[in-house]
Amino acid sequence: MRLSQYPINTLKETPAEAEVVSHQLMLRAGLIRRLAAGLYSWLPLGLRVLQKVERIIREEMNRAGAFELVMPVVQPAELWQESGRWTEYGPELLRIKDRHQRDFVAGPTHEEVITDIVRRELKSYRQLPVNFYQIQTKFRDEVRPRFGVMRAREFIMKDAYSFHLDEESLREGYRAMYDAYTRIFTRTGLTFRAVRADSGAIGGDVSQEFHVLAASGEDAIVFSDADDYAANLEAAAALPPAEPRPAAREELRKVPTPGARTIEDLARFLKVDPAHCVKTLIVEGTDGAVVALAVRGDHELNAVKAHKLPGVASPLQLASAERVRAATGTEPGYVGLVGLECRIYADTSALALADFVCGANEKDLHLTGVNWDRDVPGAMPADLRKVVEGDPSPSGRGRLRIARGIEVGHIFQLGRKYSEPMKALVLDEGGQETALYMGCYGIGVTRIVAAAIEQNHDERGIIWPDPIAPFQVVLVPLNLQKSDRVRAATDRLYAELTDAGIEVLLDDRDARPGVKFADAELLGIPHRLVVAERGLEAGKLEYRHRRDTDSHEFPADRALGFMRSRLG
RNA sequence: CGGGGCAUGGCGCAGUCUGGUAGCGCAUCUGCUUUGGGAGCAGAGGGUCGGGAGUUCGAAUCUCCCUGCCCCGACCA
Repeated sequence: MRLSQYPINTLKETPAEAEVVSHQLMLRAGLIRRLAAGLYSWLPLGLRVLQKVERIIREEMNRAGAFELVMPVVQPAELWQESGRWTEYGPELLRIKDRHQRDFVAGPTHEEVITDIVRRELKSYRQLPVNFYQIQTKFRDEVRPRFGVMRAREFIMKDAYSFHLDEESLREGYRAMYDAYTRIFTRTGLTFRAVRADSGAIGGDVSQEFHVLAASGEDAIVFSDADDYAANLEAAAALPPAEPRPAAREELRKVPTPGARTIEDLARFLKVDPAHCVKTLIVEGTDGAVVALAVRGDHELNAVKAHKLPGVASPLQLASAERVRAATGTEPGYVGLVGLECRIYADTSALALADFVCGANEKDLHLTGVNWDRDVPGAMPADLRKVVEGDPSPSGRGRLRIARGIEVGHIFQLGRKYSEPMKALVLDEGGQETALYMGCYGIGVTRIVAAAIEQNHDERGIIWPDPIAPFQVVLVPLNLQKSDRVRAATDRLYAELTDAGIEVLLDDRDARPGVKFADAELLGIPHRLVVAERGLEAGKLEYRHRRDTDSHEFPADRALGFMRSRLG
């Protein structure tokens, strides 16, 4: 491809709207342009990257035995009413009406449609198991689209759905997708990690996420330093402390703590360790009452764990100040456990404390020397907190480390969540109708491109991993317009590499060297060849990888072999 | 949804407080010079200042309404 003919505009300055590196570089390198909030056009150079990612996904999905199909973006509301998600899904579901005032949705995902296809097409257990996938545009009306294509409203997703006669077959199909995903992300050249996840809104039992590791990632993931345990922070279990709770030694004492509303204030004021305080959070319960959740002062509540407890409203909702006052007699900041009438869940780490500090349920007062059972009877133990760096791994080996990741894939065993309400049935060996077991498997195709940049860039621009680079080689002739020798060598080289099937971007613009180098680096083409008078005198060309700091010369007449060795 | 901010040529910005009919840098086009790290000079094109209503002799600038976009928050107890 000749750059002089290629429709691309690089920007020297970063557009003000872009906050994260990947978004900034995608705009500057001319990969995408914004149309409206969370809506992006992919320009030719960006599309090349996207298509490379898609190709890897297709090859591996096909290899895993899945069948590609395409379903409509616009889906009738009836299907969503049937599955129950018309009301469950909430405002992220874009609802639209056609000219006859009939309700439709812009598909955020396709469980309903595929289940409808399957219940019509599959009649017999002999047709199972089967896996269908598509690579297609999705629409989710995000509360707050941001970070460019990382969290866009419209995006491209690979979604796959497998159907099985029984749970064992589902587990096998799930395992096959796990392996396919591992191959896909390995082939993209990105550093990633598969982690256990909470299955969230889509439902179901078992699920794992694939994260591209990047310091700027939106999600926290935890893993053991001694084995392969890895989980989303939300899903990571906190083990109860190993040592038994010490015996109570202090008397319960009420101490004045004027103005100390937060654990930080309290710890400073009383000169105690936050880890020796217990904070009491009042949340809404399911039966109109409130529920108290107690965690150690230095720990944070894990909302995903909390909302699963019996009697706690889901989604988790903190009680309003008025509700707190009605339940405890005091205002937020001084809530404590002693004398509370409501149900109390206590995190296992908090339960291991003796003689701790908590609110007194009176303004400007806290209690010291508080002890479970003696002062606070009936607290139910629970895992309520977010794990922290250094916690023992739930796998029993090693300590937990925390890293940041960008979720690019998610696989679920859904079971019969959709097949039962939507009556996706087949006849089993005994001739009996039975509901299908289902798995679903997503990859954020557009997000992978952004994640690749978050993980691979420097101050000059993008550094594409070879497998997804828009071009493999950028050919930079210097003084092309003036030097016949440079022109002849460039034309020869370009033809030779291109004929060999190498994707070459030739910067044949009449621009100064600095401009060409700067653009080549911004675009992030992994391999750069420079053709210049200086080297040609000695029969040499100059090679430099995007990650290198120095160039090195090699004989011009061995260019093809040299490049082949570099490209692997 | 709650809070804050912004909207002026393709991009980045000034001008708004204190009303007088729009400017700078980058990018684009033409010419000459230049050519190993985002060149120089000379010239050119491109904006009804987000939309509407109002105040005024006169509005990018003041007032009101609307829209779009960006950021923060939704884990103080």
